[in-house]
Amino acid sequence: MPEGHSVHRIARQFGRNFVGRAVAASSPQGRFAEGAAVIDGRTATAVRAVGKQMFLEFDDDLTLRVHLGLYGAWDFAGEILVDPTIASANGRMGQTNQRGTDLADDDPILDDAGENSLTSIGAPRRTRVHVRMSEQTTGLADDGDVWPPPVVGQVRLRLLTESTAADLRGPTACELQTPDEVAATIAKLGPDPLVDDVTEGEERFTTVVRRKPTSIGLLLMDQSVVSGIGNVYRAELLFRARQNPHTPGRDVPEETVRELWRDWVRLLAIGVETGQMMTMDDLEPAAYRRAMASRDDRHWVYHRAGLPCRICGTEIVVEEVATRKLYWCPNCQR
DNA sequence: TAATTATGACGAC
DNA sequence: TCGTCCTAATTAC
Repeated sequence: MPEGHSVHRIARQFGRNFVGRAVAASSPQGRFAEGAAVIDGRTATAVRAVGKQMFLEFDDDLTLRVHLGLYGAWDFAGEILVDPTIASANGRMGQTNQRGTDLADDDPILDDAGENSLTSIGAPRRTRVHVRMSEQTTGLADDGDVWPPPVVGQVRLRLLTESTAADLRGPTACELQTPDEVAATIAKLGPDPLVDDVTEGEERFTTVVRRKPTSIGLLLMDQSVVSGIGNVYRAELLFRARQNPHTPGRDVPEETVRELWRDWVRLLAIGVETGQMMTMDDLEPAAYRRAMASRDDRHWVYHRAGLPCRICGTEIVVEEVATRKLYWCPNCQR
């Protein structure tokens, strides 16, 4: 899934293309038919992301809560106004471009073939994103231009404005909430650097971590401790801090705990801006370009089991911890 | 064509 | 700790 940065990017896309507009909603797959019927015809009024969850608000205090889980995704199609705070418009928001190796492009791949963007001063950039043709299509040349675009696969929820489509598939959570329920959901979450004051966030995070016997590796993945970190950022943050993942939270030096939070603040901002999980930003420029050029070469430790540590050459190890893969360098991270 | 994999989280024991 | 849920792409056979 999309770790926190992608969810913030998706929320910004909704802010730019759906908030303030009437929305038609449907559940092509049928599994959210009731909810879609309730949303249908309402105007989107606001959107926010907290950690890995997005809250899209409609008229009359109706909120759609979406959590993409491990492989959920939003597909945008049609005319898309690009949020100026993110790097580019993308057809696919949320799910990675899975290539089976190292997955640095968590964000969405823009369909270059269908893109037709223009930029003018002071005006929003408009990008036309064509829907991929389904494999069953007959090959008619204009299939990609029909509106609304044909449904492909298991679409739990389709949201449509006059000109923009957003298809949701594979979410772990997709439900309607009242304001109280939204508040309760958010109250359970740890600080998110893009929602909470970063100084307060640092205090909350540090206080909680320094009280727990749980390993720091597990604590970073615990959304009630800190919001938005997933398996990739967890591994990379710990490496960057040269911190052993198995150390109990309360035994991690306070300065290291604070460093982890500040580094998350930094990486999240970069991730939201670029749409990529850039965790080697501190590399020298030449080496950095080389690393980014290769799909398999973009992280310090994530997905690098058996490969030599970039710093010391020791083999990166992978362990199964709480059903998730934990990658780390046993030499650098003592 | 089937098995495997994935950036997640929950509930039951 | 285990099973469960959600989907699609890639890899193995």
